[in-house]
Amino acid sequence: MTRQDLLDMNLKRELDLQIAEALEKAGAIGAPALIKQSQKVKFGHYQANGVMAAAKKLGMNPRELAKKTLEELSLTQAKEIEIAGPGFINIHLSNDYVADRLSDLNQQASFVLPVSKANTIVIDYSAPNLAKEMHIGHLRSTTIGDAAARTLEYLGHTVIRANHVGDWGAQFGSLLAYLDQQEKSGEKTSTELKDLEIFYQKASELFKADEVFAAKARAYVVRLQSGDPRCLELWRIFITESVNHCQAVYDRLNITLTRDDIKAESAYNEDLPQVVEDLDKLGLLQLSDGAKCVFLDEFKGKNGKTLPAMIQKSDGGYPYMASDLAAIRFRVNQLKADQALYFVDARQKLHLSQVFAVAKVAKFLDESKSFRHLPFGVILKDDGKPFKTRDGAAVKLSDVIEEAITRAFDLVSEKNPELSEKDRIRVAEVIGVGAIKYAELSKNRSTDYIFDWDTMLSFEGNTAPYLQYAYTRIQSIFRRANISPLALEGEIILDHPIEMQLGVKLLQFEEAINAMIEDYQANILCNYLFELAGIFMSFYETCPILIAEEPTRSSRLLVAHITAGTLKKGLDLLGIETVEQM
RNA sequence: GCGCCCGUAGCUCAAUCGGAUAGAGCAUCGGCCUUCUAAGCCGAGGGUUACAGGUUCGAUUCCUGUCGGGCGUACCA
Repeated sequence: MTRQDLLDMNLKRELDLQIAEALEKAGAIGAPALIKQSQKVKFGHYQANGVMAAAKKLGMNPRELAKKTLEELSLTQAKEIEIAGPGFINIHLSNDYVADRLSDLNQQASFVLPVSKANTIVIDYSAPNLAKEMHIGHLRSTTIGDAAARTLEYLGHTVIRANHVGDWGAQFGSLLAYLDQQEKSGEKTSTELKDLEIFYQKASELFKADEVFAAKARAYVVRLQSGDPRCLELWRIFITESVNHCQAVYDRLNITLTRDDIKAESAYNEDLPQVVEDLDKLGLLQLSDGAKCVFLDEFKGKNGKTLPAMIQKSDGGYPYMASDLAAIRFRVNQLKADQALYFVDARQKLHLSQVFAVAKVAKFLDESKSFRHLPFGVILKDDGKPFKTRDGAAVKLSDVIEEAITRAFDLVSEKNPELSEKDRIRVAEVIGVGAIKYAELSKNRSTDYIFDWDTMLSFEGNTAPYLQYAYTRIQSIFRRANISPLALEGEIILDHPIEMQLGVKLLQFEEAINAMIEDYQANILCNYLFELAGIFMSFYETCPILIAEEPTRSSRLLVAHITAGTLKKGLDLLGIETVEQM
């Protein structure tokens, strides 16, 4: 393998290829090397776990196969390779090799190599309901989806952000019916969102409790859908007001969504009859209690009953199944999407699997497209009970942001009073917002989580401020020494065990990004950055930089510089900013 | 009823799709600021991975069952 070949891969891939080749020469045809980063220092930097399974298949002693494999292997990267336990191959990288790779990394324009073929990827995320203010529950989809968008773009894909906001349907029927009722009783109405929020709650209660009101609300949906001018006028006022509110939240949170990314549910209204007609032409529709449904065998339960996918209601209205199908067509045909990622609440799992299944049967989607639901858990209260979004107990997102920034401001004022007020305000925004987003991103996406002010707004331990702090410490070194990182010269030397550990970790950035992208688990990238920052903190304590002799001094400055760049880029992929001082 | 998800330290969470002695943070306890920012570092205690079986060299991970929790289950989205 040439040097360039190695540079085109990350450590894991290059080891994987070489060991798989050696395994093959040793007689295990087609056996995977199963390279993993070792969990413990004594097991080396990487380990190959594939020998045991391969030996089993061949009826060989695994340690014997490991030995034969090593005889076929010459790794220039390693200073030591050993066979351990039942047949693990442990690889200890050589300090010089890691130092060389690190120098190369420092010369590169990017921390990752662009993908060989760029895909067009639609990312469906955030999607708030415009009838309400954004609440804490929107944080998940919004932050995780945004991190995915940033990361895929960084890797070279074409990303299309799709904010499928809810601006249509029965909820607006309730709202309009309530408003109308109020107007008739002579109360004056307001279109401020804060008031709309209250309207919505009241309307929602009435809808559940009062059959007459519910019927009226449904009638308003029909009026709205049929283009009644008065209804449309009221509706437009709501939407404009609500979109402004959402955009303000996005801007505050450093979310890359803009108004241009909104493709609302109502935007598909005109396509809906066509969707129904096309499904009908394919003979997929059945009339069931007056509603037009698709029945697919894969949704048949043990009781033999098949779950319907309703495309058109008995009153002629369209449920969200219809607009979701229209959205798929739009994404495939107009946007030319190769993939679509839906960052949507786990409770929508059944719904989305029906949508995808119907789309496939109807050939809206073919096998070459990958449309995936990336579900996430719901928020619970500290007693483990679910946070209901319509009982008035939802925590407003804008309140959380406000609280985080206030707390961060108090803290930065206490820790670093010599900063100007202007700087402290800026720092507080970056830290406060970073803390909130990191609290979301650092948890496993798919499980439920408990909302707790103190945990979410914590600035200690495994939090964004810890990472931001590591970054400022590095910047502070360069400031103090009055050196530009670009002016750094000399070799990288990784003599100290911590320096070596840091060096290897830095080379694994791309591996962390790839692992994250596999299943869009941002917590994998968070963990990586936290470990990187942790190793850097140890390095900072044990390896003095500015008072070190040359060439150690320059080497350590270089390592610190690469660390800063990695932290900054990693946080950037998560949508979290950095500051120079804090 | 049926379907899906979950159960790991006191609390909040990890564990790189089956790997080695299950790791962090918070909280608790003990050290470290006349040296580059103490939002930090070093160390200690804390576990029958809900329970019972099974599969195999190896199980938190896969299978079966039990218990416990959550969500979904056609005219809300």
